[in-house]
Parts: sequence; C-alpha cells; structure tokens
Amino acid sequence: MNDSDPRATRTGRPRSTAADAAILEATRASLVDLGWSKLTMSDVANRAGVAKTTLYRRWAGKNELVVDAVAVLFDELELPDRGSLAADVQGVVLQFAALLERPEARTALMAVVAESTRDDSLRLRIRSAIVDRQKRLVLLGRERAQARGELRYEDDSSAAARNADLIFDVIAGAVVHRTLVSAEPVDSAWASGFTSLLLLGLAGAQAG
Amino acid sequence: MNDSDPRATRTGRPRSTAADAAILEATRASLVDLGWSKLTMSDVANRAGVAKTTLYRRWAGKNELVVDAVAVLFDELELPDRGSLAADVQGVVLQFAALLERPEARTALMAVVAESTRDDSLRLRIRSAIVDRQKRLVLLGRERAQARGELRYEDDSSAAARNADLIFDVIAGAVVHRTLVSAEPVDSAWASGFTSLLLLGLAGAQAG
DNA sequence: TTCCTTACGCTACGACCCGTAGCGTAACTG
DNA sequence: CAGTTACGCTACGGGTCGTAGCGTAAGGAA
Repeated sequence: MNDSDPRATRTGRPRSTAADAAILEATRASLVDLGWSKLTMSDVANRAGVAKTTLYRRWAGKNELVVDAVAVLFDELELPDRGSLAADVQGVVLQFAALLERPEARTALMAVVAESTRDDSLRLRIRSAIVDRQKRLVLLGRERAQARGELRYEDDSSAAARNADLIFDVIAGAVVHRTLVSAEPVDSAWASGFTSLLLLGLAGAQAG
Repeated sequence: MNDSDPRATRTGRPRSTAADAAILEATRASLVDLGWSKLTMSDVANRAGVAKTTLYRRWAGKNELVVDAVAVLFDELELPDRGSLAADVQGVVLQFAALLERPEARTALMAVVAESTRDDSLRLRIRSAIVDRQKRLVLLGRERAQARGELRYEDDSSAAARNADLIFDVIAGAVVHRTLVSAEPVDSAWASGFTSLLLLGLAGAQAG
C-alpha cells in the first residue's frame, strides 16, 4: 500500500490496520461529499477519527492517498464468460461505465491522471493500482476469444502486445471520454454500437 | 471570453485587451513551469504584470481561466484534405496527439475535465471552448468521405449524429488514453494501427 | 516484569494561497 | 467639464499545508 517493504517481524507498536481501512473509507466518503478539489487531509482525518499526522506517516500527500482509496473499486471488476467475444466486450464496457458512474471514481480518476503528468512515481502507482487491473480484463477476454476460435493466436508476441495495448486504449479511452468529456450515458445501446464497431474492425484485421 | 454580452458602446474606461492577452499567455507559461496543481492566481498575475484583482474581475477562478488559456491551442487544429478517409483520420489523430505533447495541454486538460465532473457550467464552457473545436474536425472528415463516396450519406439524421458522437469519443478517447494514461507515444505506427482498426470497423458497418 | 522501539493523538506553528474590500488613479464618453 | 468604469495597490480574515514536539499506547525482547 504505502510501505515499500513491511519486513515480517518488526519491533515496536504495529500500525493499526483498522486505521488504514478507516482512512481509505473516509477518503472515498470525502470524495463523494466534497469532490477532489475540496477534499483536504484534515477533513479525511476527522472523518476517519484519526490524527492528521497519522495520514502523513503513511501517505506522502493527497495524490497517493486518493489513488489507494480508489484502487479498491477496481478490484470488483470481473469478467464472467458470457459465451462470445461480443458479449464479453460489452460486459467490460458496461463495467467500466458503471464504475465511472460512482462519484468517487468520477472526480478522482481524471484528477490523479492529471497530476501524474508531472509526477512519474504517481504515474507508476496509478498503473499498478488501477490501469493494470483494467487491462487484465482485456487480456482475459482475448484469451477466451482465442480459445473459442473467434480470434487467431498471434505468433509475433511483441505485435500481439502492441495490439492488446491498442484495444485497451480504445475501449477504456472511449468509455472514459463518453462518460466524462461528452458527459453522456454509456447505456446498452451505446455499448452495443461501440462493440460492433470494434469487433468489425478486429474481424477485418483478421481477414486481411 | 468571459463577459456574457459586451454591448457595443459602453461608458467608462474599457477593459484592456492587452491585459487579456498577457493574462492568458502568462497562464500558459505558468502551466508549463508549475503545472496545474501549483499554478496560483498570484503567480499568473505577477507574470502578466497585472494586479490579482484584475484576474478576478474577469474570471471566476482558476478553472475558468485555464480553460480559456488552453482553448486557443485548439484553434490551431486544421484538417487539410489528404485525399482519403484513412489519411484524414490519421491526420486528426496525429494533430490531437501533438497537442497533447504540449505540457500546458497535458497538465491542464485532464484537470479541468476532472473539475467539470462537479461543475456543470464549467463542463459547458469546456464543451464550447474545446470539445466542439475538436468535434468539428470529425464532422468535416465525414463530409469529405461522403463526398468521395467512401461513406454513405445516412438518411436517419439522429442515428447519424449518434454515430458521429461514437466515432468522436473513440478517436479522442483513444488518443487521450494512450497519451496520458498509458503514457506511450502516439507515433505514426500507432496512428496507422488505430486508423486501420477504425476504418475496418466502419467498412464492416457499411456492409452489414 | 522491565526495557526498547515504533505508532498514535494532540497542539502549535510558519508559510502560503484564497477571494474580497477599500481607496486613489487612469481612461474613455457625452 | 462631470460621469462611469477599469486598474493597481494594500490589507485582511480564513483556510490548508506539512512539520515539530511531546506524552502516551501497544507491541517485541531480555
């Protein structure tokens, strides 16, 4: 979470895991009530019933705290096998969209990404805590589609990786842009339109 | 810019247009040097050689100021006719990407979008100042492709609008996500891969 | 138990930014 | 000329930041 290496047996009073949970919960609550820009460390500390200094002992600042607080939302992401690539893609799209409907995520995600444009360590933290959790759904969906015979197994592994990155940016980017920039709902009609566009593109790429 | 209705002939001392330009220029410079989060109204005022109160007389706050400061970058967007839909799409993608390479835009765009999730008037301001300027390129590209015979003229106008919105979210979203979230470069290789994926999808939609 | 070590709560602090009020002056109009 | 609006400047209360210092709490080791 924040400690680089919590060596198993250490002397002294251990950190309160209850405080950890309370702080992250309080951070999400504060995001809902106040939004990113008005969230303050003092407010989070008050909500968590914890001293402000305790926050700073664990997180360098607001950026890191919010990333960790929002990251757990992405653990809920799942990809049940819906039987076809089209159904799986639509499932991923609707899950991303549902996540972006939550006010904690809406206000926090773009903000931390914006911060990360000037903070490499924050960018890496976001990648491992959030982006990789999303991307694994795309990789899983591809594997399934290959097992079904809907997609070819690619022999050039680096090209395959580039391809997966492209698909991921297209899916996640489109959903985020639709939700937060265009500010229009990702309903099942939009999801199916997007899915068919993407799948027709993939089918065309398979063909020639 | 900020005044709702600058009725032509007004009495009193007119607002300095030189100050307007200096302020917006100073805002971009501050974005480059400090980034969104560390930009302050006082710093902008100092750079512009203007009193802080002058800023507040024209803009409600940092959000509105930065939107206007960055909006002019999107005026540079053009879409020369490159002879085919594929070339035009690739042109748009590379232009968006070049814009997102600029540090003012990188740090400001996601930040104001994040703010707009809790501020409807800011969202509308972003839409008219930035998003619509991008979207018009997509609409222009579609018209040209239709004139060339690469795309059909759609009879259902509301479906056509939904389709254009979808394409726009896909293009802009993918480029933004690739650049700011994945933090990978949008080079011509990626642009051509993305373009062919999109065009194959569109071709498939035309067919069946 | 008694030390040792680390975590916690609390208070206080200087530094900074915010947004506004008040005032005298500058610029333009009729 | 008088009237009106914009500007620069100063000053202010209110808020957040991040840290230091201290006494206390909660574990492990001798």
